[in-house]
Amino acid sequence: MATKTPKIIPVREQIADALRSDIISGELEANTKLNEQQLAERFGVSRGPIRDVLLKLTKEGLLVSKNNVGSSVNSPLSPEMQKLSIELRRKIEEFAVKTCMPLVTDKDIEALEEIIADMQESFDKEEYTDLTKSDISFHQYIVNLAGGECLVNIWYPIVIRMRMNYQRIKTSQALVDEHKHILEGIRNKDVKAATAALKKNIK
Amino acid sequence: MATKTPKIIPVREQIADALRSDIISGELEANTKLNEQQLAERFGVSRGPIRDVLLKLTKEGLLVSKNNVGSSVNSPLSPEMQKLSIELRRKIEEFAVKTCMPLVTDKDIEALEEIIADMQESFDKEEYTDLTKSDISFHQYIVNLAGGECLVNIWYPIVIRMRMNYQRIKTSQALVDEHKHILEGIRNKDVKAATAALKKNIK
DNA sequence: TTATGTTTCATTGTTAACAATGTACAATGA
DNA sequence: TCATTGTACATTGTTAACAATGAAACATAA
Repeated sequence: MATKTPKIIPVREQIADALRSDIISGELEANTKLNEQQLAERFGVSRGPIRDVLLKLTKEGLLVSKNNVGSSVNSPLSPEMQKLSIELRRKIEEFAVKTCMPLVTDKDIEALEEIIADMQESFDKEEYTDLTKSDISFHQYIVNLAGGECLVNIWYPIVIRMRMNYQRIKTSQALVDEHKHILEGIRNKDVKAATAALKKNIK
Repeated sequence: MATKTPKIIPVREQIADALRSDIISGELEANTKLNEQQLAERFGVSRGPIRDVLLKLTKEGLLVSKNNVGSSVNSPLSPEMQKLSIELRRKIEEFAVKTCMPLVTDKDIEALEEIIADMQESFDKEEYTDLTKSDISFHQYIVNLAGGECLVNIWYPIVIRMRMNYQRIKTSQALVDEHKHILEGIRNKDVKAATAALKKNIK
């Protein structure tokens, strides 16, 4: 197989991704009401799939839904909640790094390297929403490796919600480097180093 | 108002509750495939609302869904994941107890007392699924008080998933008493006592 | 026998029409 | 003037029909 097979992404996931980007980027401000009909027209589908996506994002904490009223963009976390989230995230990801160590294959290393390459590219191009996406992907890859869908399910709502607060924080090259360090730790099967790098990154 | 106004519960929540009960009680075993059409007939609605519920329970981690294939009951957590979940739950609920202390009103105390009364009743009647529900309600009430929907969103998938493992564990009067102790700590605004009781209860 | 292709059917995904609900605003009466 | 009731509209909730997909059974050829 010479050509790289493109990944097939279901329609509903693409829509969810687009909306997540809009929210994380700050394009959709807190309390913005989302109209099902309008979204359906925007993405060229009917209201059915849109409702599915809204339900999903609500469960992730990005949206708030009221019965018979609709969904709107959630507010950023309070400072206390943000602090708690950081602690929870660290606990989960430290577990993940520790657990995935014996499972990591060369293919995984490669995949992580590629994500970091994307991250670097997004940073260079100053596309910060994409950078955030790569950031999340990197961590998700590790979490998924360690605990599968099941752990991702717990982890994701914490992370995605935290990201709402980072909208306008300037990102630096240090952020990309931090991930390189984490990967280095994993590559060398050095739990201590990886965990240390992780701690630095999650804040 | 002399008569107590009954709480209105949306159809979809009732269906979700019923399915959650079926799963937690063990009536629906792991890997059981859920058929949308059958569920629709069972609850007397169309497939639309059923799909919503399945999506919700999937996000909660009770179900696993595959594209174009359907949803089935998830497996219990691995021992390592269970251990991690306990730690996460403790972190969240300790935060919740600490945070809610200055917010607790007499009405809240009353509500918690009623939940414990339900719990005791369920225990006496040996209705262990209802007991589990009351158990979750008690903790959820506190978590919600401290962090609102937003914290519940993070907390719930962890707890509900843990519960899948407790299916056949015999519950004792001690379980009910543990909750009474937590409430006592809250009533006395004694964070230390409440936290200690909480630690005992979450395991 | 095994691997590959085809057919059939059950099931999920999607759509568009319809029902129910909430919101905003005007009409009514004190 | 203000509170209350009624009405119209926009929006969400639900349904049933249709389209697309995947799984299993069967047939075919190496």
